Amino acid sequence: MNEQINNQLKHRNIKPTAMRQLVLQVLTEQKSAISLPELENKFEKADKTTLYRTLKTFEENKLIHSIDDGTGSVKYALCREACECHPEDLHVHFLCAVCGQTYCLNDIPVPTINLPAKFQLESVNMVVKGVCSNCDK
Amino acid sequence: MNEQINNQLKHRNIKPTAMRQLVLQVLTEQKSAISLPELENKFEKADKTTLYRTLKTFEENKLIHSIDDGTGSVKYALCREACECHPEDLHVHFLCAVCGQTYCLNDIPVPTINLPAKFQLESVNMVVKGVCSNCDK
DNA sequence: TAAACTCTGCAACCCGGTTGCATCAACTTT
DNA sequence: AAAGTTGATGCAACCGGGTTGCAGAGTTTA
Ligand SMILES: [Mn+2]
Ligand SMILES: [Mn+2]
Ligand SMILES: [Zn+2]
Ligand SMILES: [Zn+2]
Repeated sequence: MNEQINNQLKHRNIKPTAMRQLVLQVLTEQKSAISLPELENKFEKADKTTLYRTLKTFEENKLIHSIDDGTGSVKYALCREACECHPEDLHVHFLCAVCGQTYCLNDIPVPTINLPAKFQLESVNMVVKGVCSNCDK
Repeated sequence: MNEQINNQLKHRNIKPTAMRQLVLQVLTEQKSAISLPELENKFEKADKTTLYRTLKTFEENKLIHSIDDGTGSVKYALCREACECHPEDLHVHFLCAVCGQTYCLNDIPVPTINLPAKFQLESVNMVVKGVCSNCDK
């Protein structure tokens, strides 16, 4: 049993069930964000609902964050260790129009916006669409 | 028959059918973006498919643009007259977490992003979520 | 051990979006 | 004017991601 995985769960106050360990393992191996249907396909035999609720739990506890890239299915990616999903933690995401992969651009924070008067900001979703470096060659 | 409406359609090379005139009329009256299900409710008796295809036609011809604000239904709003939906025409959108309305912040262009090497930009979707000035009072 | 709570799996459902197809209206050609 | 062509409309059915209700299995607590 991977101790690292359990520590991550513990760090976010998530009980380390077998299912959750497996899901976190898959998420850790991803280079790009993954959707619920894609996650389903990673397992021989796993129930959609359980995976769904596992992702919800992970998200609520800020182990992962969700990304709506406009493709019709929400994708998920690991948060950084210190992430609290506050506005200052937010980064830009990139959707490749060729391969369909969605990447966290962790090094690119979401730019600050000057909203009109009396508009309060809670969060920002910024998705850049284009061609990724893999597909550009 | 509103001449203004017909001119707008003509300007975008869209044949001015009765249905299209009505839909454009509704879109013109909106202060915030509207979804297909919402548009359906604006009519006593109208077919979802026709409205769907009308919106698609409008979007293809850049009379309107679509906004995925993450609420699960895509919303639509009129483009400005000179808009060609190029990256330089893009603006920020605002989703109010209280009333659910989505507004075009036409005066706030989407900030420029410095992408990693070999990433090509095509378009950007930037949605700010928070509380709008109506709900803030 | 018994009770309380949590997690899991199955089925069914919801809803926005989309497609296929037949019909209808407008416009062209003869 | 009649026939042919094109595009718009309306209806039904479907698709897929997401979500809920509920029962049973597993785990924790007293
Ligand atoms: Mn991310
Ligand atoms: Mn807009
Ligand atoms: Zn790519
Ligand atoms: Zn509001």
